[in-house]
Amino acid sequence: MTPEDIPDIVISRLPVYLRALSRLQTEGQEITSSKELGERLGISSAQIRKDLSHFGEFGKQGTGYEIKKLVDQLRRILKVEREWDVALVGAGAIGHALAHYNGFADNGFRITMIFDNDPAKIGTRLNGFEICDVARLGEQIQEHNITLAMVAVPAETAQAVTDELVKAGVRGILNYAPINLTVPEHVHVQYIDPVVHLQRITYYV
Amino acid sequence: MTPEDIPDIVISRLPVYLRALSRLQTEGQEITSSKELGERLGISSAQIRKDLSHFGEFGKQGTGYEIKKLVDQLRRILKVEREWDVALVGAGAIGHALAHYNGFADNGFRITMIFDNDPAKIGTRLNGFEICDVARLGEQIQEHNITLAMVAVPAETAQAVTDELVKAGVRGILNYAPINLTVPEHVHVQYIDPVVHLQRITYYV
DNA sequence: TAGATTGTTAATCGATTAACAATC
DNA sequence: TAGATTGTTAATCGATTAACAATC
Repeated sequence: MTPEDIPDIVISRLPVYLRALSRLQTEGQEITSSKELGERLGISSAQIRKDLSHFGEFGKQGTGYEIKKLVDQLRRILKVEREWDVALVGAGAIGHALAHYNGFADNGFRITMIFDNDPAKIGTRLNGFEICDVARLGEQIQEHNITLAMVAVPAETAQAVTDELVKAGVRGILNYAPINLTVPEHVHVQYIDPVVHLQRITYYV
Repeated sequence: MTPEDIPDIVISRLPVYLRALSRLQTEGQEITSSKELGERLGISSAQIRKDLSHFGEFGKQGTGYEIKKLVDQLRRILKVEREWDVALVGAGAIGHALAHYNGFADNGFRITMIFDNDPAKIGTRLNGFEICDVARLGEQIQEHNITLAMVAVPAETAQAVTDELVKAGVRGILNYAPINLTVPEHVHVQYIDPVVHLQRITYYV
């Protein structure tokens, strides 16, 4: 079963399963079932079993899943059993929050490079890392073989920054700018825009 | 066509259409087509037309859509033609970034209330608003009739904060804590967790 | 053995898309 | 009129779920 066979909607749920399982683990639980996990997440147990079945058999009839084992498997499937270096572009308020977010290190992501275009910020440090001139972005990213980046710049410059990142070899982008990015097929973009999420809420309120 | 008839997947795309149309507007364009919009967003033109058709007829054969008109309609559908007051719970790094984010005001969302549990922060100001004791959260939210909240507290306290918010009448929550929240049916939650998004990217990289 | 839960099948349900008449 | 694009229909495609044999 090659990656391209597995629906993206399935992939999108795996990190959510992983997060819930990790949480159960910190709560000291060792075994769970698709029923219990489904109830926690508001998802049917059948869907969880079906999703997991794309990748192998991880449970035991009558018992359920050993959480530690399933966590390890999901980490492997999502390729987060390793450490990922991430470049952060934009050292404004959002960049600042991202640079200080502990959740990254805990999950194998490490911001190792920060860029900005503000001369007042270039050369200063943010959470221990020196802020570099965005003009040297391509060169630096290539030199350190970075493949993941977070874009936290204004909408106006986000596409230009993205083009630079792609040219330098970045394969995955987490975009905080409120704009749709155009990228080649081999580059994967995820979007975080609180306004988009809030507008989806207000429809129902 | 009542709201509950319209698939949530359709609703989830409307804010993205709105964002792209607003952008076209700031670029000075007045007319667009489902083809053009679809190419910008990587979505088929048929899907855009189908999505919009749930709510009425907004285009003109042979011409396309008047952007200003379509923007107004989408704002009305999503209920963001009005101003929404939002409570922010948590004045850490993420709360700080949210409090300073200009994108909210530009789109009709106004953070009018900020809460934290840190005595060192309570009473100080963040972007002009006084940080209130989270112990008074329910009382304050009820008094000001707030229906939207952003949760930016650690995972450990997120569910307790949520329960308070719900009890006080909040109907929509944007959750930044890396945990699944349990809420009654009438409350709508959206999740923002950069780790979840990054893990979805690494699968493909 | 009795009870529980998996992995999988087949049926159901829902979303996307191709195609086109209508019409600007 | 010729060209373009909408809104909608029907077909296709894909995802979810109910059910159950297998089995711990």
